Amino acid sequence: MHIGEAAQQSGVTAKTIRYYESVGLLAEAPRRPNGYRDYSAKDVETLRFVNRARGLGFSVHQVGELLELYRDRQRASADVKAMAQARIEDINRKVEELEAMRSTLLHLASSCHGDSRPDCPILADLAAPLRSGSASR
Amino acid sequence: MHIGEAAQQSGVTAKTIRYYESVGLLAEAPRRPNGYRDYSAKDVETLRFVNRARGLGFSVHQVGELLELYRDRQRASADVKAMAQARIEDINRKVEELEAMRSTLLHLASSCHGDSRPDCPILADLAAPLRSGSASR
DNA sequence: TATGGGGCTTCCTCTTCCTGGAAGGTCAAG
DNA sequence: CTTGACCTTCCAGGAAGAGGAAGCCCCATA
Repeated sequence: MHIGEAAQQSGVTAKTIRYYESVGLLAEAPRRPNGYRDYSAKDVETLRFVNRARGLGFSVHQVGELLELYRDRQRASADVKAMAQARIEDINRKVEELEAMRSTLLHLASSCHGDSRPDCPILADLAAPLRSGSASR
Repeated sequence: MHIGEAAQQSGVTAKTIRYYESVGLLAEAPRRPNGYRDYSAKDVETLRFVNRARGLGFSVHQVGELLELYRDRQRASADVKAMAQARIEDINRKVEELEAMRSTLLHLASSCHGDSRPDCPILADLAAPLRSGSASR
């Protein structure tokens, strides 16, 4: 099938499929006599795999590793599980970071009356010189 | 003072200070006769402001807006509060997204025995054709 | 047969936010 | 005089594509 159909069936845009190929995540697709890339149902399956893994936040590089494990009939499931768990830890760290930001922002926003007066503790805090209890991270 | 000292006092690297200047976030610094940039205590204060705002996750562009508000003695505090709240909503969306990923990953990881056997539901799920209840997002 | 509309190809630029490095000027100390 | 530490500019890269231009290819229709 053409790249457009593979895109539609996998949920990965044609543009992105070419990009994945260009960076080596996907093998070069075989070409029809007219130069068009030709995809099989198996390729669509791979694309879907990639799309799901990306959706879970794995980097393109990590997806490459997952694909390798996927194709390796001898792999140990522990390897895959380790990747999933590492990803979970990443997420945990990111969530914590975001929650720290949010908590600071909530605190600042609540202390700002938010009307037409120029007086604003949010700006005052951002501008404050080094000081404990401020909004730095 | 030289850029290095400004960097040290503000927590923004010299490299990054030059970058901020190059993209217009900061005004061009005045130069000494030898061509070196010259910074004042006021500039350091601005750099610290920028650094804190970036630490709260505001984009460079948004920090520019915050700086404008900061310098505008006539600003309405409501404008600043609105930016803080918009940022909070951004964070909320991101956290939700991350938590959805995490929940899927936790589910997958727990269903994988994680030993030396090749059998792995994580890969199986990623590879699965279109199906409800899978790990797509 | 000419034409039109998609779809395909490659290549280049833009985005965000820096970081690293190369080549070269400056300054203070030993 | 020579280090070595700073400073300068400029260029490249990285993550993960999106957007768009220029140019084929294929099919259908008037």
